[in-house]
Amino acid sequence: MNLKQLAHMLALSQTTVSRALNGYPEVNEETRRRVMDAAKRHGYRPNPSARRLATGKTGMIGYVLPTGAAVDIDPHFVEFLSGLGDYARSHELDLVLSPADADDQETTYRRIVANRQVDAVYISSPRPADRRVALVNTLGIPFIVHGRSEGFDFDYAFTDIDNEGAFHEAARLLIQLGHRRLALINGDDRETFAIHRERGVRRALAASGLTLGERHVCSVAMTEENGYRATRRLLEEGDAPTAIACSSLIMALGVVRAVRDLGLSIPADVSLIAHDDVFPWLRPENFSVPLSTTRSSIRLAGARVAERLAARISGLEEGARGEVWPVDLVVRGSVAGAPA
Amino acid sequence: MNLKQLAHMLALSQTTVSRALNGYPEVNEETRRRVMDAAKRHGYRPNPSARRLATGKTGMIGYVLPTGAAVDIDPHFVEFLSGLGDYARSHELDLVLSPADADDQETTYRRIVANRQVDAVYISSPRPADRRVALVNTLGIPFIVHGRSEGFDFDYAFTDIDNEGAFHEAARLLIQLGHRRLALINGDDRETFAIHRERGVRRALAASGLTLGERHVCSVAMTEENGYRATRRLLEEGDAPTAIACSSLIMALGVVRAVRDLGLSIPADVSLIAHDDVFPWLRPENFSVPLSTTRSSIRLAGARVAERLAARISGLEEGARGEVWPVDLVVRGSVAGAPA
DNA sequence: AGAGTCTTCCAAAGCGCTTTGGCTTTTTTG
DNA sequence: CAAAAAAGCCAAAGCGCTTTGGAAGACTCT
Repeated sequence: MNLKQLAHMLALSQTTVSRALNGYPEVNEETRRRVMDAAKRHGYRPNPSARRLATGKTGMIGYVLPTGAAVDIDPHFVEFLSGLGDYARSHELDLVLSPADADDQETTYRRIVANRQVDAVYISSPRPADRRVALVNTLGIPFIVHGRSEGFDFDYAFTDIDNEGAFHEAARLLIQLGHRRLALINGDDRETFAIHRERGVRRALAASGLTLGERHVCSVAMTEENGYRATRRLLEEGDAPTAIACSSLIMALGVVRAVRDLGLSIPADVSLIAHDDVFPWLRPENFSVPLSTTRSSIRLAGARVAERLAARISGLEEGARGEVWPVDLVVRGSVAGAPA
Repeated sequence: MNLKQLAHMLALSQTTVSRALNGYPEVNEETRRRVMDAAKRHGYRPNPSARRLATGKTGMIGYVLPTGAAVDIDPHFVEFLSGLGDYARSHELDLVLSPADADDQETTYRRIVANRQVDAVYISSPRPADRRVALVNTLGIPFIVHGRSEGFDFDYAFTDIDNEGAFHEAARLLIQLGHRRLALINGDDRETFAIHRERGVRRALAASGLTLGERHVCSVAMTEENGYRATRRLLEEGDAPTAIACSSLIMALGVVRAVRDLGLSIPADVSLIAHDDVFPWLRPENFSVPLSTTRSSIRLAGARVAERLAARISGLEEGARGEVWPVDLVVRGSVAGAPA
């Protein structure tokens, strides 16, 4: 059932039917009702390909998915997706994932924009001066960055959490508890979030005249194993830290295991605070010692990004507004005063 | 730059240019070369909307993403996606995720098929007599099921792992080690994979004249917390099992924690085997006691599903061939003879 | 009543591609 | 060498929708 048939069936022109369906004013209310009615009764659904060809709108938002045999998609992604999907559903938006070589995402961005495959895109895990952001900005497609880039001569729209503030608070708490040697087990420090977190820790330390030892900060892929290794290294060397801030709950699993393997305990020997993106399947309160966390739901962020993308597509949101969400510091059993 | 312009520029008809580009035989090789050349030089890229309108082909594969505030996307999904995306990239396929109310995915499948939004779809986490499979089968779009459904009067194409065999082997090993009371901490038993796993365990037990106690099997969402709770319950009641088979590494984290909380140890008091989908961020050999697993890379499955979808789209694969992959049983420290 | 204004609808022209059905040339064949 | 076949190209008809530019009729106003 296409427009033509429907129009013929109603003894109306395609024009009128199309307008009636799309809510244009120049059509009699009575007629509109008839059209709407017939459309519903016959299950008419406009062909999106045709509509797209005519209007250029696709009803889809795009994401370039870095892939490759050695590339692991972040497990956070799925939570983000939950939120994004949940919002997108309510607005009849689909999400198209365009796989790309992790080292050359620009080509794919170019393609999906040139092809008009999507109405908007989002970018995640940005780095400082991220080329994707610069590219997409010049390409002129609506976009939102989840996270922040830095060092551009233009502004852009983003939704980020206050990573620096969160880790500043976390470190400040540890310092107040008497800790003097902190360590940071961070994610990939080429990404902005990790840089911000490190900055937060350093700022807190500096405020008390302390510093983050060179060997007390490490930047690794956020796996359990890396958390373990980093912790072993930190605690087995001289000058071992008495408190650790850790960028993910998954790494924290490794931290806990390492501490235990060394015959130490949390929080008696080592205090631990980790960042919690709020996974349904792994909760900080369920760690053997309930974990103190900086908490921010990545799922909510997904929903928010979708909301803003939808708003931009329909022209309701404009400009380069960035928003930074505060992060909760949730104190649980894994922190205590520094050992004597 | 569109076809018309390109054709005009080459002093050829659109027909010829289109044919030259799409590899049709009725065009002079010399001409083809000229066309190809000019197309590349001017960066001509056919407009996918137009092509789609004309051919009906979209170059996209579809997946209906169950969403909802209370719906958690399985963390396995992201690994599957890694594999799928990796293959899709090499074949210039995009993946479109259509979010749907988790309780009504059929409507969305109908939509994406009716709209010709995708060339093929895949279905994951199927249940017995899964309505999505039945629907998609009648809709006539190429599809692959990741996992298996059951109880249809038609055959369909699927890629699944031998869940029953895997858990049969696991249980058999435990029995050979002298265990008599096994427990199974399973995933959602409305899904086929869970049913098959339970069947595997029961079959192994039956072969030795044993049974799976009613209270020794539980079916829960695969979270750490649920693994913990299930284990507490199992071990605190009378008739506690001496060995546990567990459907996921994430739940196994909870199992380990529960065992430790109860002052017991693995494998001295409880043997444990879990299923490992091969996450890069959580590896069984890194558990405090290295975990015995039934192992099958879900990422490989994703790549395989993509491969088969691509083959079906281009007509290279037909028929309802199902394939079942064997599963490795990897024995590590978490199993031992039954306690006396 | 005639001129101007709305209201309501329509025919037709795209959007950019593929594909059908021919129409010339050139090559092969008996 | 004429007839048949093959090769190479093209004009034009879709695909199904939106949108432009009217046009007919109903209504208002002087």
